[in-house]
Amino acid sequence: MPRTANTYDTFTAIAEPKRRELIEKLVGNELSVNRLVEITHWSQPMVSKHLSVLKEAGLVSERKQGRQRFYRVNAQELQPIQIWVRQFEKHWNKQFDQLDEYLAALQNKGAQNE
Amino acid sequence: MPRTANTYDTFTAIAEPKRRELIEKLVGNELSVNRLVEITHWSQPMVSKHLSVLKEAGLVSERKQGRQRFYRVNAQELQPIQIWVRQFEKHWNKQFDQLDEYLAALQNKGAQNE
DNA sequence: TTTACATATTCCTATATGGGCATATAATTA
DNA sequence: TAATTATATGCCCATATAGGAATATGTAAA
Repeated sequence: MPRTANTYDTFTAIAEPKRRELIEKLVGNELSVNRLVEITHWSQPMVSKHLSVLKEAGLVSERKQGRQRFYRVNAQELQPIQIWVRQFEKHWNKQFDQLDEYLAALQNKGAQNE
Repeated sequence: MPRTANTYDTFTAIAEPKRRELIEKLVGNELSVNRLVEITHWSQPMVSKHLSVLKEAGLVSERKQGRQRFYRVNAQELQPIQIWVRQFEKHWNKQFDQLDEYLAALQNKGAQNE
């Protein structure tokens, strides 16, 4: 984003759909770049670049083996997101509860009119 | 982000720190724009613009009252994030478990050397 | 020591977008 | 109606960045 910090934090890193896709492919599977190219049908530089952003954000790590590089997800780096969102959980529950009450009220009204 | 969809989805909306801040101020509190300006010490257009992005993403709603507009958070719109991140929970737990095992092993080794 | 392979990087372009400033719009009050 | 208040919007600029093509780097194989 312009006029903002120029390093990738977790939130910006996962804002890009392709990067979320990479994370989904990589979780539990250590994969080489070429394997990711096969799976995604994206160009190799595109895969490498997105991986590099994810690496900068600490979301993935690499392991070199011969001429290949295997990437894996550092899942625990997603926890800050979880933690941030969790503080709003009670509020969306509240909203659903209110919706429930509202629907129940509607139901009652309907029953009265029958 | 360039060369990408030009509508704001939830993930991009919360990628911006200022917008997360607005959400935090607004959760549970319906606030007017001017109140947010006071609280944040940002310019009024800046507040309005970020609110407009949040509104476009469905994360906030407004209520008009006289010449004021009161904004509130639609917390349930954050649930997709929660759901997306949750699928990785078991993996970060796994990593911590492995760390635990590793530390336990270290501990044992230390004990043996004493 | 060439050649082939795997991956990263550089250069380029188009575009999205955050921030500042000025102004428009709309509602209220004098 | 004129002035004031509350908010949104338009314009401009600087910059970040996704994507594409070409190329560099590094490693293994022939």
